[in-house]
Amino acid sequence: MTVRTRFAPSPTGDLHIGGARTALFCWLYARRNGGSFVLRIEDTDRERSTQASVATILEGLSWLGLDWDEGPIYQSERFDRYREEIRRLLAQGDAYYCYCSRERLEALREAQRARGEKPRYDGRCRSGVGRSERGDAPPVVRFRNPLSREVVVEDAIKGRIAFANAELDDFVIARADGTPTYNFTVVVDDIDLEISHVIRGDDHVNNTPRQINVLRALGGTEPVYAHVPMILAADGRRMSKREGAQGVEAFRDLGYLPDAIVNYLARLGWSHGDQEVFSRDELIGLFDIADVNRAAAVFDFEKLTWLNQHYIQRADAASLRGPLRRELERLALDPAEGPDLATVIEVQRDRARTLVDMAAKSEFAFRDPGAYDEGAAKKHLRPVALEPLLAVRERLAALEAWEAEPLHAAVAETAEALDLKLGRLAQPLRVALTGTAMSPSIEKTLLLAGRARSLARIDAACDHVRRRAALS
RNA sequence: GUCCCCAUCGUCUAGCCAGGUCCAGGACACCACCCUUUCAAGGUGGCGACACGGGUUCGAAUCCCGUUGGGGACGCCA
Repeated sequence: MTVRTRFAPSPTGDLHIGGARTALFCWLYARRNGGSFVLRIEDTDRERSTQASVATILEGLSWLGLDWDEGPIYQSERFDRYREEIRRLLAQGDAYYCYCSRERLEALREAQRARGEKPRYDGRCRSGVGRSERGDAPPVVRFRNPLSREVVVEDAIKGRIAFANAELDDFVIARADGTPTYNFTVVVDDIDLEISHVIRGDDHVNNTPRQINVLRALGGTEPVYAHVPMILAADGRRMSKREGAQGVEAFRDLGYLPDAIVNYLARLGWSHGDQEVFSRDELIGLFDIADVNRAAAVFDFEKLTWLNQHYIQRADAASLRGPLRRELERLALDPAEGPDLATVIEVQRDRARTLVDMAAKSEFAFRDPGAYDEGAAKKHLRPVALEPLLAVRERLAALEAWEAEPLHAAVAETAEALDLKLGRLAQPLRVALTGTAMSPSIEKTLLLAGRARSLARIDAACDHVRRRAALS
């Protein structure tokens, strides 16, 4: 069987992190089996679908590196096709016009809830009567769901799930304005696109028996269904906007790398023994939908961050350049006003957990620090630091090459000459250069700050110390 | 409320399908120590779970039933 999977988002928002995982699983399964990955945009709801959302979703998928083989196919461009199939079901007697008013349906549902029943359509128009109620208002079309027996779904992840048809009702497949609804278009499209594996979110499990019934009425072949569990927020509830990031572009803005997100998402609900880190090729080689967990998983930013750091440490410096430049610019820093970004990356990759973090920690290399960190200045820019600072400035100024080794030697020799422990010199120097007590090793800090800036900042720090001495 | 699903460390999970090798393994986080010019990175060690109750069995984290808890669905949204 040729494997054909599809990712079918509705363009009503961004590419949600849960949707991204579903897309990843669809993509991996198709790639693993030499099949095709189809992208379909479910925009039958003309009110809520937006072109901006489509763009965001496509960008998100591309950024993650999830390339699709076919599409995007827009459902909004297939209305004629759906109309054709609706007419067919009507002619076959598998669908019927319903003239019930919204008011009646609402009252019906309310009454059912009050009685402790599951709200569902009562089939009033099923036999073809009741037209008068709506007057001239156009009818909706409902699917004539079987009344007895059950529908069994052999889910590739969850196993066998049975639903009694008696629990299902006759749902609307075409709105009063003639546009088709989700539970119908999905089936027509999956048949037309010859989708072999329907991999989607857990929240669609209950739609599956309805869709299977429609599929049978349409004479289609049943695909394999695989329902991926939800991703929960830290509080155990569904991921929502309140939990912070939920769209993939938000993760990008937080400084996460696509590789880290893909790796994290894959491991969220899927595993391969004790392995935690997987390259894309490894994922493609090992992924199987049958190995996906049945239980929902809580999204853990800490672990994602750990993976992100892992990927930053190992990434090719060239590939980090663009993203880092973007983050520096977001801090209103001019990348041209500092060292080569490759140098920044090499120095900072072990200490940055995200690119945002890396940019923030490198600010001193592109811009003079503002005020000194109060605690750091108080502790290190004291009168006793003046002589060491002046001495090291002299040595640094005399250096021919502003490179890590001579820089380190200059600092070490100064400390030695003054009979100081290295820290006694390095810390005041660090505060002078960065305004804080935390930075890369002192020679790397000097390297990134550059000669002119370093010397000027040491001078400024000496002035600061003198002023402080004068005040006391 | 009704239907559907789920249940191993705080979190992600291995083990479960083919019961014994599991007084339950790995990872993140956390704690301690080591390294160290700061912060990191790295190294070593530690803390920490089979939801509960029955049953089947010589033996259950693993199979069955129930309870509890959690999630999802119940739209002329997708």
